[in-house]
Amino acid sequence: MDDEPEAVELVEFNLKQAGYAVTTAADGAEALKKARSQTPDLIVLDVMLPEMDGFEICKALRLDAATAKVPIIMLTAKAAEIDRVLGLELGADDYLTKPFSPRELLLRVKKILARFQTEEKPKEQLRFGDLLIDLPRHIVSWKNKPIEMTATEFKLLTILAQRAGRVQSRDQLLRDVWEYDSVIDTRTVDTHMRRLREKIGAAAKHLDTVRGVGYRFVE
Amino acid sequence: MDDEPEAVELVEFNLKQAGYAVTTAADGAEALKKARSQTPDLIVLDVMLPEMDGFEICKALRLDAATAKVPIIMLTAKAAEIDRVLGLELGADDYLTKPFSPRELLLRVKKILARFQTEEKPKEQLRFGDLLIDLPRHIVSWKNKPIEMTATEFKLLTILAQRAGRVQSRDQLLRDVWEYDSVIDTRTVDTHMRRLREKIGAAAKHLDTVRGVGYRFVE
DNA sequence: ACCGAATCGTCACACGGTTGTCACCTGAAT
DNA sequence: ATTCAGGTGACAACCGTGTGACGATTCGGT
Repeated sequence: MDDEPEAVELVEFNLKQAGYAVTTAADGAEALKKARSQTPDLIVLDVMLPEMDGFEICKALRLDAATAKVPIIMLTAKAAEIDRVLGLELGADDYLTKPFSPRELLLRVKKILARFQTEEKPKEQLRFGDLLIDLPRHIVSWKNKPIEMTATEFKLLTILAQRAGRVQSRDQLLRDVWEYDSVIDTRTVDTHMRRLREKIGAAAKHLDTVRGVGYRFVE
Repeated sequence: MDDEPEAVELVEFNLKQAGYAVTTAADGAEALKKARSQTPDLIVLDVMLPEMDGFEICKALRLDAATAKVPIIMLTAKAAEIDRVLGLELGADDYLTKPFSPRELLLRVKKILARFQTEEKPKEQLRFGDLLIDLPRHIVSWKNKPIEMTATEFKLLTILAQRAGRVQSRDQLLRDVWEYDSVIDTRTVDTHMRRLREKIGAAAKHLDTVRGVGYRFVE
């Protein structure tokens, strides 16, 4: 979707070469119509368009439920527009300033698609054998028996479980569980790990200490 | 890399003024050789070159794994060539038509570098035959069997493996593994190498001693 | 608003693994 | 044969973690 035919063709050609299915539109109205009916995986949108400008289209796409969640890459001529493009008002997902290289475009497309495809909305439940962590309900259970636990302990367990396998340093945990650049002693983490282990009993086998590094949740 | 000496000098002078390290090449063969050995952050390439033209070089650079991902800015005389230059066949990242101003060149260079420098992420896993080093999990395994090892040993192995093939002096290792300008005896490295070799067993074949110089990880 | 309970961050202590160093041995280079 | 860099074994100091305890703060109920 672009105003200059050659530019459209360049984008189309390169994306097709890369194995993507591409549909083009000559103006804003057509773009909106096609986007609504086809709900593509990604939209590349030029700011400069006849009739309706790219900003309007972007807003319209976001308002329509059918296209609200489709990632949008904006092509813009001016660096000054970037803030507005990426800001809340428009909510594009990325931008490219002209002139841009096809390779650059491909990189962005690939990156955005990867992000959206793997962005399984944060899971609501985490299950590891007999251990179940229910995030919205704020409940942890072992063999279907609920385990009482404080908010901090719950968050600590959740962070570790969500990054199962990956070692988290004490500093990392302080940042992510306690959330502020803490004036808190890193040893505090140890104490909470202890309390957590006490409470979850047998499930504590999932909580590994990696000496000299941090803690790790193992499946 | 250009055909007209003055033009090369102009580009070189301006980029150096701007604080970039610049290497030049007189013809295509030299350009390819230097690019392969130095893997620069960016290549400025003239279309018009003796022997091999810029298009050929561009293709060759893209085919070689060592330079495939290095961004390329093409200098071209004709606007008509632009499509081909930026197309997938060649895959340059940007172009400038002659005559161009140094300011323009600098802008492009800056922009391209900014884009590509933010895209790189260090590898999370290092694999050498049966040896696997998983950084985020902090696990080393040989033939899928995990190897217990201390934090220091892990870091030592990681540093060596990340610089596979290159000899690391004891001083270098002390700086990078122990991280502070250490008051530590360089012989301490030897002891850790010994412990590391004991623990990783057969995989110790990757750990070379270079007498009089240091240690090296060989693939 | 008050009081008791729960939760939180910190500290001190204990223990065991880890680490740095030394002395001695081995083997390669000259 | 001599020399010296690197391998090896042993050991004491140290560091990192687990643990129990304690005061401060917050929270919930009356």
